[in-house]
Amino acid sequence: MDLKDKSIKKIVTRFAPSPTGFMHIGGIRTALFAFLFARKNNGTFILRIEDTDKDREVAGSIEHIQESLTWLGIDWDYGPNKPGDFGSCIQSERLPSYLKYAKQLVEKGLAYPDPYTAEEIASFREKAGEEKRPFLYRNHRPKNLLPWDGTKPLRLKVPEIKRYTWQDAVRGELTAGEEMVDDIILIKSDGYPTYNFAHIIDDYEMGVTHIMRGDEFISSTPKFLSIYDALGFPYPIFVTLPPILRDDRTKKLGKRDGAKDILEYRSEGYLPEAMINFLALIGWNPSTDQEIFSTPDLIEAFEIAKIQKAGGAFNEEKLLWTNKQYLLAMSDEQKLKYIHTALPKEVLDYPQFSEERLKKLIPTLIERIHVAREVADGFESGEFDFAFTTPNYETELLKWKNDPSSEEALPRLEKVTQLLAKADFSTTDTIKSALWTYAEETGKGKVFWPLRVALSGKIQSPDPFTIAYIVGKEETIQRIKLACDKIGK
RNA sequence: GGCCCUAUCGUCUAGUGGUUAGGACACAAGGUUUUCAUCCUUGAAGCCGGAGUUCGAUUCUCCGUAGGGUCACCA
Repeated sequence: MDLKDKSIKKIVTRFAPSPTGFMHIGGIRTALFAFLFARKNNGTFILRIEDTDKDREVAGSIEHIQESLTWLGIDWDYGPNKPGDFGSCIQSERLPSYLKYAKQLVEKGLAYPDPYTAEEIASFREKAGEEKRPFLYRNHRPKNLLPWDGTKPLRLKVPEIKRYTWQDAVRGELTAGEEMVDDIILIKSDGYPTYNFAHIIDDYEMGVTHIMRGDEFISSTPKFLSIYDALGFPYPIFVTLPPILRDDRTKKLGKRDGAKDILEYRSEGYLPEAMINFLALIGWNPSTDQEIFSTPDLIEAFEIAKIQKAGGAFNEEKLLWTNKQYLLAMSDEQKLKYIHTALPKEVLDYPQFSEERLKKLIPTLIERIHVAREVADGFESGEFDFAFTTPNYETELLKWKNDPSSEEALPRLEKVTQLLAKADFSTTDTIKSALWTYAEETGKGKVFWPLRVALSGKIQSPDPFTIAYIVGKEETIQRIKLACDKIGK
């Protein structure tokens, strides 16, 4: 085999965010697919920063983007911290390249400065709007193209006005009418290139073979193609990803309506592997019944042919379920650390609390949660709003237990307090056995249900022995007394 | 408004010119459990509509409908 054969090209993909704030689900999913495809094919994955709009730039974004990807285990071969043979991965550091190609186009007569003022352009656009026609700059192209001195925006003179048809690896043959090609701006008056121009040059110089991006770019692809044509660059392979929709499917998930910073999921206790697993399955699936995929599994299974055409909704409940699967699969040490971090601070201060105690309860605690915030249920102390003291008692509690009113539970709670005062709190079992005889005589539900609610203040919580064991005897008895006082009122 | 894209349970999806249209989340019922959860069993739930092609369309074609995207010196 001839290694110089150009047809055996190394696969290169890139993720190219602009540093305008945090990363959200949509961007991450794009990055993930580009990453998976590169890794699957022993290719190269580039993280490129598209910072050509200095007005929209948000300080710290580049670090934030890198931190987000790193958290998720998406690593890059070249990035802002790691230039390649092609130079920097930050567009603002690549201006000479853009200028070089811009000048080439000027020399070829395929680019010219825009002589109009912003007001003039605005009036053209307004007029087109009134006539319900799409605005096309090329209808106003000046007759005599002036030389470019760099102070005016540089526009492409489209090489050919025609209907473009191209191949997309996901959507198949795509096409767009000639009103979609126009004399678009290549270099802005501030000297920075537009996205339209810069990304094409970068992709060319970086050897990018596959461009993965959202379907909002389909309509502008003819504009891109006309730039490739003007420059004489070959087309890369276009891979259009389906949009991620809001939960209610009414629109694309975006920052403006509900899309959170991906790092918020980290602080809420979602595990990176769960996040990746969940995101990979929006818009892609390998045609099997498998639901849980490690990142290596995903790399192994990933295929462009299995990418979905239609948009998919972001379903938080399935994310919770996925996270739980990963929680259950953690090692004992990881579980301990996870629970420990998630416990309310005050719990760590209870006199009887210790890591040893916590360790014994890990399986019980992990089993009932999906994500960190649920750990706290039942462990915070304080002025609980006891459901059984409220007028909603019947609707909220009666369906679970058969006390017709909270007052009826009062004597049992008082009895329990006496028993617990003498109880041995060294294990959950010793606590349980202190109450067992009484509970069997009286009815387990009649004793344990009010006890659990007294301790946790909640309808749902860990079992009473777990809570008692963690918070200790003193706090346990204090909580029950507080509950009794409230019922008595 | 022009142009473009998309369409299987509520949600993520599998699948086929002939299938009892499969799985998962969520939901419901039952069992285990002192609650919730976990676990096990079961259930309900879907091919957007209309033509055409065909012996036969959820699947192919066309037309609707609905949803989404795009028409920047933003990416």
